[in-house]
This record gives sequence, C-alpha cells and structure tokens, in this order.
Amino acid sequence: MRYKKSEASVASIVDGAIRVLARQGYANTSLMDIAKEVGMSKGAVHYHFPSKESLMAQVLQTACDRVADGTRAAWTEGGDPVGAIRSSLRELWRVRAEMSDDARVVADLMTQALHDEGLREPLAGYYRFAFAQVDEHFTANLDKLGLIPKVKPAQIPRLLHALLDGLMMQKLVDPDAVQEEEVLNALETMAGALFEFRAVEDKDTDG
Amino acid sequence: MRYKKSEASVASIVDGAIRVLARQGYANTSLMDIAKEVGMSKGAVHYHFPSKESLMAQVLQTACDRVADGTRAAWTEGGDPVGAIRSSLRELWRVRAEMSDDARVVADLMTQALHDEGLREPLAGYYRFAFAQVDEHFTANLDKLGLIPKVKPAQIPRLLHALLDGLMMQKLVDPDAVQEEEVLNALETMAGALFEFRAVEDKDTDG
Amino acid sequence: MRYKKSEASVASIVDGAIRVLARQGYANTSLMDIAKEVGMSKGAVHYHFPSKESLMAQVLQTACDRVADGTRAAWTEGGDPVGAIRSSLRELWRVRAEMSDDARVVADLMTQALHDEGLREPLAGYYRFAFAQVDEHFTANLDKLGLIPKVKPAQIPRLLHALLDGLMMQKLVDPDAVQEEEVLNALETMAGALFEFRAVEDKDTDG
Amino acid sequence: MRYKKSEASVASIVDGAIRVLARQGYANTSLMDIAKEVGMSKGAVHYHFPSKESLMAQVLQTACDRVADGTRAAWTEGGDPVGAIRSSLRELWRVRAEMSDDARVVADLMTQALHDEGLREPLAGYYRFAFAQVDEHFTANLDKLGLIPKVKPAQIPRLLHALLDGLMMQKLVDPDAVQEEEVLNALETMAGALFEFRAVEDKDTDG
DNA sequence: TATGAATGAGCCTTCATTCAT
DNA sequence: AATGAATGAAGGCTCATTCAT
Repeated sequence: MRYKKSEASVASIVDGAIRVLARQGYANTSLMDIAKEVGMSKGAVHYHFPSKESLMAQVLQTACDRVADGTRAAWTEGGDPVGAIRSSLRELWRVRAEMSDDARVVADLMTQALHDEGLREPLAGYYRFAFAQVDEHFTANLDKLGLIPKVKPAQIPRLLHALLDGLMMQKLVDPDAVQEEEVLNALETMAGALFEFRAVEDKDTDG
Repeated sequence: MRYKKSEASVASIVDGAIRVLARQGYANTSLMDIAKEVGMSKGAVHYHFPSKESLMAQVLQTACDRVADGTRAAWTEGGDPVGAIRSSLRELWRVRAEMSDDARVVADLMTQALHDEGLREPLAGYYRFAFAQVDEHFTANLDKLGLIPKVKPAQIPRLLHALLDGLMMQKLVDPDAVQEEEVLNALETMAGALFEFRAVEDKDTDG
Repeated sequence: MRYKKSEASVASIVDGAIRVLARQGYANTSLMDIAKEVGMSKGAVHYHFPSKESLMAQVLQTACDRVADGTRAAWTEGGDPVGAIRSSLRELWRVRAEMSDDARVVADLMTQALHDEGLREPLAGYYRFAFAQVDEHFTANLDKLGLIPKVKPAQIPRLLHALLDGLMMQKLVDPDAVQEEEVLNALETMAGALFEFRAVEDKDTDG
Repeated sequence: MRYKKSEASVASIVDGAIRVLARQGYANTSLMDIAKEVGMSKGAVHYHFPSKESLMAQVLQTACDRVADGTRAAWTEGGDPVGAIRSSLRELWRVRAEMSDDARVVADLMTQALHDEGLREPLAGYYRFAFAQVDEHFTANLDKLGLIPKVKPAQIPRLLHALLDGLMMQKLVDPDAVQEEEVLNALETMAGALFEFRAVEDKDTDG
C-alpha cells in the first residue's frame, strides 16, 4: 500500500507502449522507444516487466479491454427494434472507424499473436467478450424485438464482427477509400438480412 | 537465357521467404532465416534484393498475386443466378479457409504495411484486383442475373471481402472456433441481403 | 544488543552467499541471487555491504575460516607417531573430499582472487593458518615423534596442502574418478617419504 | 580451401582470448574485451563463434592442448633412472612455474567448468592426456627402470599431477612464496617415495 | 552470379549501485 | 534496518548491410 508509485509507472509504461505501437507497429518498436516515450530508463521498464513479451501481453490485454469497454456504451436499448439495431451498429463501427491507438494496437498484435503464444489469450478473451456482448444485448433479445434469425444465432456475433473488423482492416490500409455513410447503410442492410420480422398476426395469435 | 539462373534464384528466394514468413511471421523472420530456407548465402539474397524491404515488397506482391489468382477460378458463370453466387462465395471462402502460406503472408504483412510505405502498393493493388473481380463477374452482371442491388454497387465488393477477410482473421486466431458449414450458410444469407430478385412481371412490363 | 538484528542479517547474507556461490559459481552469481536466497531485498544487501566486492571478501574470509576450523579437529595427538600422522592426513582429506559449500567457495574464489586484489588477503591468511597448523601440530613435533625430515621443514606444509588441494581439484572436476581408499593409501605413502624414522639406537645413544 | 581467412581469424580470436583471460580472468572478461584485443568487431567474434560459451570451450581446448604439448618434451629417456625421473619432474614443474597464459587460463576456467557443462570435456581430456603421458613414459617403464611401485600404479599420475597443480595454485596466489629450488628437491623426494629400487640380487636371479 | 567475411548499430536483458522513504 | 523504485553501463547476441573475391 505504501508503494503505489509502481502501479503508476506500470500504467504509464503500458500507456506509452500503446502510443508507440500504434505509431510504429510491433516489428519496429523497441523497448528503448517505449522507455523514451514515457521518460524512463530502459532499466526501469525491465524492472516492471521482466521481458518484452510480458509487457506486450499486458499491452494487448489493456488495449483489448479498452476497445471492448468502448463498445459497452454502443448498445441502445428500448425504442423501436430497427432504430436500436441501427444505432448500435453505428456505434460499433464508430469505435473502429476512429482508429484509436487501442484499436490499431489490437490489429497490429493480432498477426503477431499467430506466432506468439503469450499474446493469444488476451485476443481470445477479447473475442469472447465482444461476442458475448452481441449475444447479451442483441441475440438474446431477438424475441422481444420481434425478430426471427435466419442463421444459427451463435453465428450472429461472429459475422457481425467479421464484417466490422474486415472493414476496419480496409480502412487501416487505405483510410480514404472507405466512405463512412455508405458503409453504414450497407452494414444495416447486411445486418438486416440476418433476421426477418415476425409477422404481426403471429403476435395476435400469441396474445 | 543468360538470366535464367538468376530469375530462378529470385523466384526461389521469394518462394522460400513466403514459406518462412508464413511459419514465423514478419517480426520473427530475418534474412538469414530466408537464406537458409533456400540454401543460399545471406550475401546472395542481398545480391538479388538490395534491401530487406525490397524483398518484402516483392514477397507481398507475389503472395497477393497468388491469392488473387486463386480466386480467378472461383467465379462460376452461367446456370441459375443463385447457384452461381453460391458456388462463387464458397470458392472465395475456401481460398481463405485453406490458409495457404500466401494468405497468411498477406495477412501478416498487412499490419506491417501500416508502417511501411513500400508494402502499401501491393496491398492496394490486391484490393483493387479483388474488388474488380467482383465487379466484373458479379456486379456488372446483376442485370443479366436478374438482381437489383440494395446498396450502392460500389460497396458490394468491399463488403463481401470485409466479411470474408474478417472471418479469416478469426480463423487465424482460433482455427477450431469457425464452423465451416455454418459460416457458408451465413455468408450466403448475408450476401443474399445485398440484392433482391427482379420480379418476373417486371421483365414482361419492360419488354 | 541493539545491533543483534543487524549482525544476524549480515551473517545470514554471508551464509546465503556461500550457498549460492557453491551452487552457481562466482561468475554466475548476482547480488540478486544472494538477496533472494536469504529472503531480503537487493537494497538490504547493499545496506550491509557497500559493494559486491566487500561482500565477496567477507564471504571468502568466512569460508576460509570455516574450512580452517574444520581441520582443527583433524590433528590427533599422542599415541604412536605413524598412527597420528595417518589419522591426521585422513581428516585433512576428508574435509576436502566432502566438498562442503565452504570448500567449493574457497576453490571458486581462488581463481577470482588472481584478478581481484580484495580477495587476496583472506586466501593468504588461509594458507598461513593451514601451514601454521601443520607446523604446530606436526613439524614442531617431529623430534618428539621420532621423525627426521628429508626436506626443508618449511616445505612440508606447502607440499602436503598442494597434494591435498590438487587432489580436491581433480575431484571437483570429476568426482567419481578419485578413489577414496587408494588416494588415502598413496597420501600416506607420499607423506611418509618426507621423513625417516630415527633409529631406535639413536635414542639410546641420546639418553 | 579458397577461404582460409576464417581459420586465421578464428585462431587469432582464440589467441587473443587466451591473452585477455590470462590477464583479467573469466569473470571479468567480455567478448568486447576480446574483440578489442584482436582488433575486430564484436560482430566478427560472433560470426566465428555462435556464443561466448562455444568460444570459451575452444579457448579451453586450445589452452589445454598447448599445456599438454608443452610437457611432451619433458620426458627424458635413457640414462640412469633416477636422473630421468628428476629431469622429467623438473620439466613438468617448469611448465607450470612459468605460468604461461595457457596455464593460467586452464586454472581459471577449471573453476568455471564446475558450473559450465561445456567446459568439462576439454579439461577431462587434458587430465586424460596428462595421466596417459605419465603412464606411457613412466609407469610403463618401471620395470625397465628397475623400480617397484609402492602405490597402485594407476594412482601415480594422479598424485604427481595433484602435487604439481597444487603447487602451481599456491604460486598463482602468492608467486614469491614458492621457492623453486626447494620445491624441486621436495618434489623429487616425494616422487621418490612412490617406488623402491629393485634389489640388485633380483636382477641376478632373473638373469 | 554468388560467397564468406566483417561491420556496426541496435536489441533484449542483467546487474551493481543509488536513493527516497 | 530495510525496501521498492529507478538508473545507466555493460553484456551477449542478432541482423541488415557491405565488400573483396
């Protein structure tokens, strides 16, 4: 309890690392770069993280958490179903389209994770969380929203995020080529294809 | 004829590089690894490629070309429109689901390209080609196929590939989690949402 | 009384250092290793010893003292001369053959001392003591034991310890190769060569 | 065959390393020191030796070989047995008393070998060779020399070298304390104790 | 065309040491 | 008396690159 300086330093290092990684990419980033970014010595970074890999794991974890957190507010509830889906989708895309440092780092470390065992878990956790969010706020409410899924419900989160992430990838490679408004329209159209509205007479029958 | 040998060496280096990169990833691959893979000296690699970056550019170019080539045969023409779309989609996914070395390298170098000017062009070209293919074989034939797009036609290739690439990313991170058959069904459902069939009586009316 | 705790800490550090050094060797031992071994922080070690060198000097001193102490009991007196020499030799060898942590550390730091001024004195003291012990218990009693040296008496301790230390070195390098019993026999034979028994009639003549 | 430069460099590095190690000791010697000594870059040293350990193994091997070689000439044959033994012993001691860089390095790395698997073999080989030499030139000729061993013959080389090495150790620690002439006399005396002359009448009996 | 040799910058890591608390 | 934090120099090692041959 007396020594909280360390926590602050750790946080500062992780933050700095995310900034540098977003700027330079994993393959071009050394611990020296990170140390400089946060105004510490290389030794200090190693004091808090025994290895580069352990730092990277924490960095990825943090970035994933933040991206996931950023989508927490995305889910609009109540109101008419169509409007709710629409605004949720828009929010999910906005988080990606902003291309925050966090999002860039997640994308960057994703390919690195293919060859680096230690990075796999944070990513898997991220996907789990993201999918669970869709399930909780969306798939679970299909009935309430008056929607009938046209694909296996378990696939819905996967497809939605694949679409969003694929578009983000394109945007990362060529930011100008992706037209926001048109992407959003298309997103809605495609998402809309995953369901159909329950006919009104069904409701009558139920009641 | 005089340069045959050299050309063969260049090709061999690029091939070997793709194998090594697919195995180890960009950040963990040195020129030495590549030289060893193709049984040449480090010096020889540098004789053919002035710098690592130039080799990587060529590698990415080649990998992109091959992936693109692999999709050339994907396009089924003739027959009923629905069947054609279906089998084309299946082929496009198969190329990714196989996760050939080429596909892995494209994915791996994509994030590297964000920070490496020299890698941008091959990727942009790849996207151009992939989109153009969709346009040529698909979007341009909408009328012939009796389909009316529900989104701006220019967005169709983008959306389709985003979905496919996003799913491949998920598969790279966790190969077992992606269920082939269900993905294919969902793919068709979503793709189907981009169009609607022109009613038969419309044709009569037109004629 | 006030310094009891500190003294205990100092002793604990030195003890721990000897254990670690015996295990890992000087060149592979850091202050961190030692601090960990005794359950203290690196800073604490530096609080008690201003520098690594000063700790090592104390460590060597302690190890030397202990080894020397271990030989104090080696000297059997009284009884027949041959038996006394024999059992003393056996004890001197036993101390080495056991290869206590102390003995290992002395051997290890001996080579380090060649290049490290601060370690020289403890070793010199050790040799002085060891030689003096031989002198006191043995050389000085030659007459009483009825022995006549065949080499300069001052050389006796040196030769004895050289033989013992050389054998220990061999044992350190290859523990199994040194056959205890045969070594002991040979030791006695060689030691025996340093003297000759005074003929009994000499005694008579003297008396 | 065309590229002999490497062999020269390797030899030069090993030579330089032996000089530096003799001067500074293993624990105080970095690859940089060695590179500087031979006027090469650190990278060049690593080009020829993949690791410090591999260099040290080669260094120890070379130093051992040289020391062993230096004793090849020590063995005087023919003439009277006593004289032969005497001059051989003197030579064996001279090689050590000179304290060549090679001998110092062997002594220095001996303690390091206790904790470094890779260094063990060269030392073991050295002992094997040294013992074999004694066997070949000496123990095997006992009969011819008219000597009967008083200890198990297999122990003779071990004891002889233990004595010599132990004395060298003392000399390393305190060069002035070891008096050459007296050591030599004592050496002869002790060595002499390992045998007894066959009585002349035995010879008569044989004949 | 291709190689072996060498370079030198840079990387991750270790470590003795210092210092505020 | 002892600790956690931080430093900075140095260590072993990797690597893209250069060059004579």
